[in-house]
Amino acid sequence: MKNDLFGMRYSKQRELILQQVQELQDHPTAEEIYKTALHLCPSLSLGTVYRNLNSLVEMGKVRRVCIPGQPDRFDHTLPWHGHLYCTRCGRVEDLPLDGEALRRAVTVPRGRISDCVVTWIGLCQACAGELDLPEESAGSEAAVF
Amino acid sequence: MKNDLFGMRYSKQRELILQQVQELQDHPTAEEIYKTALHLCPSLSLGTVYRNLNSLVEMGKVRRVCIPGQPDRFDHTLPWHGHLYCTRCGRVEDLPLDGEALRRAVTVPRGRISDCVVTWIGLCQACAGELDLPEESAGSEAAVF
DNA sequence: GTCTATGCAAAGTCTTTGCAAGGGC
DNA sequence: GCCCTTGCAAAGACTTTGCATAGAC
Repeated sequence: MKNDLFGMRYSKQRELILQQVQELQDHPTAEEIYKTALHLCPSLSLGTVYRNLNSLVEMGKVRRVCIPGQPDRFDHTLPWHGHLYCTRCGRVEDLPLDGEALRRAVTVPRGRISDCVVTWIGLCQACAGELDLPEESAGSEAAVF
Repeated sequence: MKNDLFGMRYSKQRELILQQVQELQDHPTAEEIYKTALHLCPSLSLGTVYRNLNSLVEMGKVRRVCIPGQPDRFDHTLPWHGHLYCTRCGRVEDLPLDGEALRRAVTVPRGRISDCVVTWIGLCQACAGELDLPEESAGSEAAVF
């Protein structure tokens, strides 16, 4: 008998899915998690992956990353951070974030906030380099920010 | 002949859709925009609403607000701000945001960033009030933030 | 033995797309 | 008149759900 999983009944699938989210560093989608996990548990079904990811998000063990027009991604890095979505290569990178500064940027009673999602949209370092972009101009929209 | 719409050919539908996003203050979904606009243009189709919203977002005239597990919402408030998604009533509220502080919270060359999405998830003031929540504890998850 | 989780497949929700017809310039 | 935009309906992508079976406790 193994330990239970955060108060939920143990299952091989659940353990496997959590493990995949933790090992796949690049914010995998449910589909990607499914494909990788399938090697280790050939009977696994995609519905189970979705069900478990939802539970794990609800328990706060996994974070959901939502990019417009894309399937949700999942992220195990619990310490507070933001994301950079690269519009060129489509990758999602972790972005360290100064939580204290962020808290100062908004004026809401924070006891009422359970989570915060910060996503920057632009170019990752690799893509910016390939485009040979001058450091201080990435297009007119930059003005918004 | 009317002015063209941001370089795109004029159409009654496009103008109407933009107008709806601007008038509906509460971050309407495509469906909601469609339903309201239908009164003013009974021949309008939902596909056209989606097509135009996508164009307007691309031109930077409208902002897309993405909440996990929900249809996308649209927002005309262009000056920089964040959103608060209330998990109780489902409403999305604008949240003024100190852009300068936010910029200091992250360390990415900002010339490469074209947009930034900040979404707080928790309770709006009205719901927090109804739940009679002590100001400084909204549940264990608050610790993450 | 009881009750939750799984696998499978079907259904659901939101969004995009192809095509012929209509409308702006 | 040309070409972009629309309406319509079908298809597509992603996710959830119902139900019978399998597995945890």
